[in-house]
Amino acid sequence: MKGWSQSDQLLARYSFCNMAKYISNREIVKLFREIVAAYEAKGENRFKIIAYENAATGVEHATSELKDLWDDGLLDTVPGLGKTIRGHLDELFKFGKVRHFERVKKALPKGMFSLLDVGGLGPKSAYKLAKELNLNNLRDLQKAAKMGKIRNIPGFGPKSESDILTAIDELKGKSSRYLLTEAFPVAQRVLKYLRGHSDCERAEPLGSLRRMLSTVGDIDIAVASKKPKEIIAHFKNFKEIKRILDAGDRKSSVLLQNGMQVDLIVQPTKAFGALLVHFTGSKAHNISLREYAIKKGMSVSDYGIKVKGKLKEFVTEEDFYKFLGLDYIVPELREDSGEIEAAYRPASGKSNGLPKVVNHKDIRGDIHLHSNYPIEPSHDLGTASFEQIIKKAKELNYEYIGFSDHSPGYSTHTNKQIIDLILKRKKKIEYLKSKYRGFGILNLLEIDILTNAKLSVPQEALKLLDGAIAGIHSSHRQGKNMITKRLLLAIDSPYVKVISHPTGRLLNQRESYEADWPEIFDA
DNA sequence: GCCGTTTTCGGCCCGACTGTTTTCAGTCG
Ligand SMILES: Nc1nc2c(ncn2[C@H]2C[C@H](O)[C@@H](COP(=O)(O)OP(=O)(O)OP(=O)(O)O)O2)c(=O)[nH]1
Ligand SMILES: [Mg+2]
Ligand SMILES: [Mg+2]
Ligand SMILES: [Zn+2]
Repeated sequence: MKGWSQSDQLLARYSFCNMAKYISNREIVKLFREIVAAYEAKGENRFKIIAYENAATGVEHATSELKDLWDDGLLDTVPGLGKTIRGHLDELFKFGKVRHFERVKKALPKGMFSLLDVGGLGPKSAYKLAKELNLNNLRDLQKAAKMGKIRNIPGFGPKSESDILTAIDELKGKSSRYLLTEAFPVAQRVLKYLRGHSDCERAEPLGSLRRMLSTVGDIDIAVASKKPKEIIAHFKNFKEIKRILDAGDRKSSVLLQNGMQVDLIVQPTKAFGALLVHFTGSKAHNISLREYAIKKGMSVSDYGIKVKGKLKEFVTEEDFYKFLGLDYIVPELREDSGEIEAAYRPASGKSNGLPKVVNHKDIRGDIHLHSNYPIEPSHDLGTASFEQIIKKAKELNYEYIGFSDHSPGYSTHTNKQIIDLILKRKKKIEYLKSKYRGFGILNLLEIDILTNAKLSVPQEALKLLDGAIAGIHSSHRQGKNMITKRLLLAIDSPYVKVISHPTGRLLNQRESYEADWPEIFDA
């Protein structure tokens, strides 16, 4: 403990029970956002608040657990974490607590933080309500609203009181983020509806949906029209709407019956380019773009680009970026991860060069395919037959596919049964290989790396395959060492050619597990 | 509190919508 102050030592002893606990990025993001709220409530310097918000965003986007980065002395590779905040994290990982954060939060009613989940309630309102009415949680807030106590607080009235009650009710049916594949068909329905209006010239899905993030918080749509008010009025009549959150002359937000939020902005075609950029985001990309423009003496907004107070409008995104001296940036890259620097094109000469993104035509095959072949798998039998999959693959212009059904349930089959099933399946696949000569077909199988690190299929059966794909489908929470060991043992098998879903993440359901990736890649 | 290919100091995006506030703060995108 050399070099630690006495209070550090006391704190270390005090929080000893917390030390073994792994503090995840998710928890750190939550902590930073609480500091943001606390600082906002007490009127702290706004740029300091933004710094904490940026730190939270940086951690949210980090591809490694901060704890691991901290172990390796790499915290400074995460954007938004400067000297001060890294110091706080140091304390957090050593002692499980940050004294400065504790002090900041202690000065405020602790009930205020849970109120922030209510739509429309920000830090200022949450603070005021929690303090004036002694609220500890959402239930307290609901009770106070029902008793008509909120309308008497300065700054609130009958409308905001009933809005709070509605918003609390809506918390239940709401999930925080949706899978891209869940949101996509909903967006298509809204788009179809909007395009049905005669004044709608274009309707485009934007935001995280257009950037193709794996999960989206809401559905953002822009419409090009000369008559924004008419479009907004039409939008408000969409039959799937549960409640209109707000609606002005050019913008509206609604809540659908399924709990999803849809945000709409309308703007004439002649200025649609700037709106496309703005509403595609990301927020961080927009801010970076605007700061870059400021340095060039320009001001960017969703209306266009102002030069010396005069607004220049753009029909297309290409022209918008070009005017700023940038190459076109595809939506998938607009995450403020260096794309603006990469797109920068000096007056004469070439840009630094944006990375090329993978397009559909670049995908030559797929080797992770679960068919409906009756192999009696432990889980997730597919829905399409071998032949249906081949047909689809050919439609997609694939050159090859690999059938990788899950292996027969390990606990429900003997070794002999497993071998027989795989032999029978092999014969069927061999037949297909000869039938579809010239099209690559691989006889693969997705096997389980069992809890004890053994494989779910015996060697005699693995021999019959063109290769095995091994994945962890159970005991995801064993810890970094054991997970690493399981993966390394699987890789050791000469029959295992691929490790599937290597982080075990299930979007919106299960966090990734940690493993010693450098060691695994070495193997 | 963070950050840097004109800066290690002095900047930090910009605008819409709402309720209750007589002139705008809070929240959100
Ligand atoms: N300039 C600027 N643009 C913003 C801001 N907030 C949001 N936007 C823009 C960029 C966003 O991608 C777009 C849509 O906002 P959303 O809150 O729906 O974010 P986004 O769709 O990116 O992510 P999401 O999956 O919905 O959480 O609006 C902001 O504070 N400033
Ligand atoms: Mg969105
Ligand atoms: Mg949105
Ligand atoms: Zn799997």
